[in-house]
Amino acid sequence: MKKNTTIKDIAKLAGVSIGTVDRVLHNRGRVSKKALDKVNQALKELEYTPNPIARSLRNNVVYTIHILIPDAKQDPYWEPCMKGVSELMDEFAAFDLNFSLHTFDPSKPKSFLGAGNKILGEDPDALLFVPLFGKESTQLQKELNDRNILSTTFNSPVWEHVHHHVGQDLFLSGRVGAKLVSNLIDKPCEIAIIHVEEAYNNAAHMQEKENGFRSYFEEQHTDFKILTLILGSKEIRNNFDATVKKHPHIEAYFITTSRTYEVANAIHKLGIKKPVIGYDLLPENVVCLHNDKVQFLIHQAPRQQAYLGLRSLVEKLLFNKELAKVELLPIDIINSENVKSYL
Amino acid sequence: MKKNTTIKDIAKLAGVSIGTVDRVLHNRGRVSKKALDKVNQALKELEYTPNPIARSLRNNVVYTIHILIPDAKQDPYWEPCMKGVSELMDEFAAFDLNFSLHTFDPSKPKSFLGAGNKILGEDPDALLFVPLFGKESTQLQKELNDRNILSTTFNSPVWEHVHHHVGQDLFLSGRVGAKLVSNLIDKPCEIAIIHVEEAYNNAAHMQEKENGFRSYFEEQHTDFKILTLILGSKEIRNNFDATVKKHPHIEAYFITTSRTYEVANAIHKLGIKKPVIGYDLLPENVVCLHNDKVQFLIHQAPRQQAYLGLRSLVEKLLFNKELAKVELLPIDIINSENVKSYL
DNA sequence: TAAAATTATGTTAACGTACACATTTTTTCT
DNA sequence: AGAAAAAATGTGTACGTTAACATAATTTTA
Repeated sequence: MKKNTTIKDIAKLAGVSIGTVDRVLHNRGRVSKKALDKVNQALKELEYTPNPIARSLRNNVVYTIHILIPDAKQDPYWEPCMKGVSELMDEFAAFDLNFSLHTFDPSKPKSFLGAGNKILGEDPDALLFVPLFGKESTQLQKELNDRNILSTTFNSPVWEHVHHHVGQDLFLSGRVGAKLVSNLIDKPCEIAIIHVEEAYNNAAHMQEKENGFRSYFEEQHTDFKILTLILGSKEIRNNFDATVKKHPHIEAYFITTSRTYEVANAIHKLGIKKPVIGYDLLPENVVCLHNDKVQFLIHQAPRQQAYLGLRSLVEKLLFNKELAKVELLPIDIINSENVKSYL
Repeated sequence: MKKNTTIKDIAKLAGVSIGTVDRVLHNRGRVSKKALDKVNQALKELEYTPNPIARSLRNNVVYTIHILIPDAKQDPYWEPCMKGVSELMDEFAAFDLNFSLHTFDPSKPKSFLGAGNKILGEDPDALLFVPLFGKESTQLQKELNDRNILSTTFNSPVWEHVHHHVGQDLFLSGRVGAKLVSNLIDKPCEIAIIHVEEAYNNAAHMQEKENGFRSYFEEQHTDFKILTLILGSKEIRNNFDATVKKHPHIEAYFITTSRTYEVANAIHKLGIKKPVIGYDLLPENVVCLHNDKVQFLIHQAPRQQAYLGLRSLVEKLLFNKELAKVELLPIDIINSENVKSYL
């Protein structure tokens, strides 16, 4: 029933003007010690919290927020990110926000750096980006930090200079995959981790997953043999029987990227029926789930990552909400049944 | 860079005063046809959207929001809901919102109805509640609708009179359980669905899950035998061997409630090692996950359900955000590894 | 046709915050 | 002491929306 206290209430209780209260609140000086004490006392007594709505109306500024993500045309994994971004834009359409969307070629670090520099040139208030390339991303992040530009990264692993990051624990993600595999096989046996090599290599990403995967089986103290294979897309499509011949005892496959369907289809074509576990809800992967060519997918929630990252930035700018350094999303396990509830 | 257009801009372009523009916007009459046309023209031309911040500052009202959920002391399942509720309260602490939390005894419909009536007597702006009891909930919901009180239900199944609901597709949830079971057994075999009978019986809940579960296996066209057992907590703890003796060929257990750990512990005590799949991340269940007494849990996300339900209400009141009739949350599959990322 | 009634339109104050500016009080210096 | 400088405090306005109120224009009525 009671309205929150305002700076007016504070002023009255402290016996000063709202101007003085305001100076205390933003400690911009020009306040006598006596007044300061009285105001602080009143502030404590009435448990004042500023009204974020009034504040943001007053501070009415047009913020410019840039978004830098890989081009979905070159890797459909990024499509949901676009969706997450536009979802957020719609949600905040009524605010004075200026969004500017940039994409880069995920196979070309230079493309990333070029877009990054262009954005810096436009004096942004905030930037959401995917730090796909270690060196270039560090460089960009440093510059952002130096120039005090708000930033959030997502999807790729966190590193030291990061200001705010939304993502998943990839090591744990690998362990989740391992546990799922262990549910589907008779132990001990031979298991393959397949890194699908792309035009670009998100090596840290894959490596973390592999480490997690291996750590799980090491803890089991049973005699598993875990192979790591690095294969190109073409190799998988046209020449997978060579791999199978070379390693005839593989009992399960763990694919560390969204290219899961390529492996699943390749082994299916060879008439092999072994568990396949992989990543991401690409339409091709979902089809494999329904065909039982893939038993489980691990969902990296790219839409949510982009949405939440952007949302954090917006709420920081508009309402001065605090940013946690790292926001870790849950690691979702998907099968043919619950997939529907995630789309 | 450009600020959103304001009602002032519209007024200038239309050659009228802001008062007239406002009257047009809220069509409260007293506007000549000529002025109306000019304003509508300007409105379209400048793509006006009202500034929600200014609006809610102006409309500055203290809203009273009530929350009615089962007492967590009597069923720990509801603990996360409390957490979700207080999380939201913190988040919106700076707004003029008055939250009022009520609990009821989940074994006593009268307790629900009593609390409901008390809330109605306090003339609330909105109510979030768990419609645990069909008849009583319908009655409450009708009254809310008649009196035009904003309301959201969560957790229990949706029914016709509902205004806004947050929950999961329980039929699908049963299917998810079935699929997980099918990954862990050699078919065909005998499977038990166990409904743990409580002081109260959320029958519709359990039945939906059972239906989903059975529908999956029916589609498989293989000879599964699916038993349905309704057992009391005490029966499970002290007398489970009788059940096992009666049904010696059960190869997997699907438990439809958060009491999963009771069954898991009971069969473990009897030295049986068969797959157990159940519901909810109660600490006892999580322990079972780590002990491998339970292979998978299905997460009903009570914290998120409460949080999202309440958030929808708050955003409707404060910012006039639209409410979808039903919000279905994803059905999360939990194993010993990813559980950490959900807590 | 002039007064009264009706309808259309404009003006202004408020929501709570923030800050520029004006005013008052205190301190410093000659 | 008295002027000047510095410090402290108060006042007013704007952010965009809303609605009560005031005023102006038009229509109705006697």
